[in-house]
Amino acid sequence: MTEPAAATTTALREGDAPAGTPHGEAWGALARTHAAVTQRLQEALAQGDYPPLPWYEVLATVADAADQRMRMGDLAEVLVITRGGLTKLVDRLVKAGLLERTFCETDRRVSYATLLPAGSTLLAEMRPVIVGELQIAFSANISEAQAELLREMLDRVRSTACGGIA
Amino acid sequence: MTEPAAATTTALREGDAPAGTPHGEAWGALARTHAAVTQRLQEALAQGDYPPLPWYEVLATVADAADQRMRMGDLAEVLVITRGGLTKLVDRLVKAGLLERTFCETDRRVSYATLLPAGSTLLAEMRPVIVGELQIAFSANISEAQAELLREMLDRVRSTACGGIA
DNA sequence: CAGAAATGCTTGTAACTACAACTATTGTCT
DNA sequence: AGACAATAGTTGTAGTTACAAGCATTTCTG
Repeated sequence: MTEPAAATTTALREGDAPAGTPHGEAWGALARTHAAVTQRLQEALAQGDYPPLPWYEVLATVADAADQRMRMGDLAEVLVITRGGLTKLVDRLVKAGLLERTFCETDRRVSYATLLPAGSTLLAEMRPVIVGELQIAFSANISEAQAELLREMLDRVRSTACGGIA
Repeated sequence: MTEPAAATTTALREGDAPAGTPHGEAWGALARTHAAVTQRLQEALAQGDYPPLPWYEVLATVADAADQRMRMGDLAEVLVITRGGLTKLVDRLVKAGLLERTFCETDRRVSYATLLPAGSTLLAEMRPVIVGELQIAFSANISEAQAELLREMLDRVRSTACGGIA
């Protein structure tokens, strides 16, 4: 609708803002790199007959939490997925015997995802696979200092992106 | 996503030690930032009654290509999605009148996703929404020079992630 | 202390995605 | 040529995700 802005033949290379501005290019690189690394991690896990990446993320996050348990809502927020999605994801891990649901005494609305020994064991097996792939992807290309800088810049971007939330 | 990087000195017990390496943290930040920004972009599009983000990515990519058309395989590779997934994604855009399938004379296996005027028009409407959100997320936090550095680091990581099964 | 609003989580439904198997066309080797 | 392998895309099926509605519990207000 609106106006043509078409100039389909002339504006081939200039009207494409995301590909033109430095920030747009940075976002494109971020998206593609995320997809590529994720794909690689999933391949590595599948090759070792391990569960998919989201399982690892849940296990690793819960394992790092105090008492190795987390409220469902907090977990969903950290993983940046919806609560409904997390409910079903945790369902699968519970069914697999890796997590259990526990409940809060003082507030009976909240439920925790709590790590079970089997989950801890599996995590210990999966972590080297993930860490190894990340070593290949990152260490070969950027120094530790650069990695810190990278993390710092990304966290700043995220802080604003989450502006409406955090 | 790995860990929120809180406990800096956690004993390695039972093998379930948190991966507190700089590279691991960089990956965690990358994953969370990607998820957060993606979520924000999708919200912005939904609020304006625009199609979902993958549609935008297809349209923007094809619009940047020569003759505003791309081979299906190349498009899938750039977008880092499977070919089967792309077939169905393009199906939807074709059904919406935004793209059309065209074919190669010299190699009748290949088919192109070709931009239609309606797709170009819609892209012109969606782009400001995306660019605006990216401005908010990036410009407010990092300079253009930093954005270039960010992109450069990410591209290096991706080059390895895509390349060798080293 | 009701009754309304807010919070925390789960479920129903629909849409999207990946994986594997399949068709069709092209390239290669003898 | 003729057979075999490789490439390009599509389709069938199953699993996963998001969105919106729903239930249970807690908090706020008059």
